[in-house]
Amino acid sequence: MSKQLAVLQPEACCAPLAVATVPAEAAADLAAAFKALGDPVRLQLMSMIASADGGEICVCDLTPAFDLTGPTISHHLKVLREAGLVESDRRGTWVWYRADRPKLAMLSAVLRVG
Amino acid sequence: MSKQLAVLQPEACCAPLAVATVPAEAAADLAAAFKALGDPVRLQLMSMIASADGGEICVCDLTPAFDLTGPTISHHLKVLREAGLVESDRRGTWVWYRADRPKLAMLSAVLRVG
DNA sequence: CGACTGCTTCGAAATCTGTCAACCTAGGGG
DNA sequence: CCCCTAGGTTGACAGATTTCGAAGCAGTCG
Repeated sequence: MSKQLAVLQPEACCAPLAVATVPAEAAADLAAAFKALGDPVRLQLMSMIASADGGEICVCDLTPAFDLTGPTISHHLKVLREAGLVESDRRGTWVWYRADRPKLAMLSAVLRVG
Repeated sequence: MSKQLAVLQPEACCAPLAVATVPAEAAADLAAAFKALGDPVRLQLMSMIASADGGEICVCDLTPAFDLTGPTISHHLKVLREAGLVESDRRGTWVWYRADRPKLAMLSAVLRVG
């Protein structure tokens, strides 16, 4: 849990954008992740999850932070889940979300410049 | 030009996603940038521009790399331009594009994790 | 068991996106 | 001066997205 140096990339990736052209197959995957972050609500959800105390946060703490209905938040969380950016986990009554750190690191690396 | 540590952010930004929750106003701006990258064609265009030799590339070198018509490429370039990710510059017959490195660096910083 | 709460899934309406064909503008050459 | 090429703009349309209300499933508590 403490050692996270070895970046296990589930998909093709990783030469920084500014160094080499992204191959078409990798582009599709990466674009899907960026697309998931391309909505203000999802970006905020992502940051709330990633910066949560203990690395996890309950949906019940996410929903009231927005002027949106439960189903809508649930939909956005699903998009993040399907993009591989977060993982969820039902624990009793509540569902907890946590960020996929390696995936975020990978995206950050792709955008890194000189 | 060599020292790029001080990130000059044109817009509000920059505490990494995983450190603090992104405020709503910043989220809108950042999400717009990620959204622009959230299309495979634009991501490839972006990487071709950012990794171009000499930091610049001619549209005439971009268009033939895709199975898309000129207007479509032009549209995608416009999206990147309006997101502040690239700048363009007509030079005689041809139009040249170059990446906004600080903006890319900012996005990378936002996604950076521990 | 039965009802209540939390979250997800389903179905539907309004809006946004990606793409092309057609047209327009800027610059270079006969 | 007229035309030709490189790109960008406009208009149109199929398909995707955002959002909601209603319904469904999973756990908890009386």
